[in-house]
Amino acid sequence: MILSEIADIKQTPQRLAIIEYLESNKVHPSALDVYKAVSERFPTMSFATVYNTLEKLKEKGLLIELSIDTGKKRFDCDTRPHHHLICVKCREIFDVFTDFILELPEDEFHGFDIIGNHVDFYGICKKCKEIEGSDLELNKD
Amino acid sequence: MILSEIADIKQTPQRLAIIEYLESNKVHPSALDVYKAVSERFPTMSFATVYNTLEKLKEKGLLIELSIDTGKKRFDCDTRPHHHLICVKCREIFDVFTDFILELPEDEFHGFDIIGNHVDFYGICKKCKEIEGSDLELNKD
DNA sequence: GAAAAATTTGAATTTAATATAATTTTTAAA
DNA sequence: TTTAAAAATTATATTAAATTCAAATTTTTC
Ligand SMILES: [Mn+2]
Ligand SMILES: [Mn+2]
Ligand SMILES: [Zn+2]
Ligand SMILES: [Zn+2]
Repeated sequence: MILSEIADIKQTPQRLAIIEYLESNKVHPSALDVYKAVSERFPTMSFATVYNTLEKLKEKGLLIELSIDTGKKRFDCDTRPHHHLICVKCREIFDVFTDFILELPEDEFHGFDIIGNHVDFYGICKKCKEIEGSDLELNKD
Repeated sequence: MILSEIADIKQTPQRLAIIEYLESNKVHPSALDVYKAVSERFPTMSFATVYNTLEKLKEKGLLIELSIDTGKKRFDCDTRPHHHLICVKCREIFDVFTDFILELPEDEFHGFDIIGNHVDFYGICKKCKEIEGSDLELNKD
């Protein structure tokens, strides 16, 4: 997100803090994650401001709402077209920038006008593999 | 879902009604959709039973929980590997059985053990296109 | 047929998201 | 600079989906 893109949004300290947090991490945070992180440096921050800001950024096309998690929305401030790699254990989300050719055959169109696609890869992340490994060690006896 | 697969689940009337509803439609219903449909024929049905049953079927691998919609879970009783085509207007979900080769290059693995993938195609369905069309007609004057 | 186990039910609780209204801050006009 | 209007923030209230709970009911086992 570059400043020129948010030129038409009023740049309040709260909003800048939220944007800065979104920019500075790649974890695809939930609204609660954003609130927690930002309210540390900004104790008066309200949850409503987080939602308002996320909504405004979404409207402007500067933020993407992910439906990867059931139960809560997660946000991605990288608006370039890309896919995701999701850990089925801890739900960490990594970016995948490989471009795949996904031609849907005519007979699968169901009468739709197709406008895009998104691939979710599923797996177990490095951290969770290590935890699993040490669990096995512990359970051996 | 075939009976032999639910042999180890106690087949109560409520559960059979829920399973029958899931089988008989392809709309990828939400828990509320299931509750509404089944409680018509089964007025004493409790919401908790719907959730309990969906959870049990999920555990047995007979039902897949979709995170396609932010805000609520949707369920798919077709457990064959397949992808989805989603209308961005009305959120109707259609099945896509084309098999895509999605080889993730080594440098995008992020240390993961990859176990699968899923493609969401986005578009506008026939119904919504028609509604849009008639909206345009109305707005012409 | 009685005891144990499993399921259903309605109500209560939790969590995420949204809406509201009063206050504060920012912007723009006079 | 003062003042009025507009916009944003805040705390609180409300809503919606999901989950938990304990009592009542049904099913299974002995
Ligand atoms: Mn991303
Ligand atoms: Mn499906
Ligand atoms: Zn993980
Ligand atoms: Zn549609």
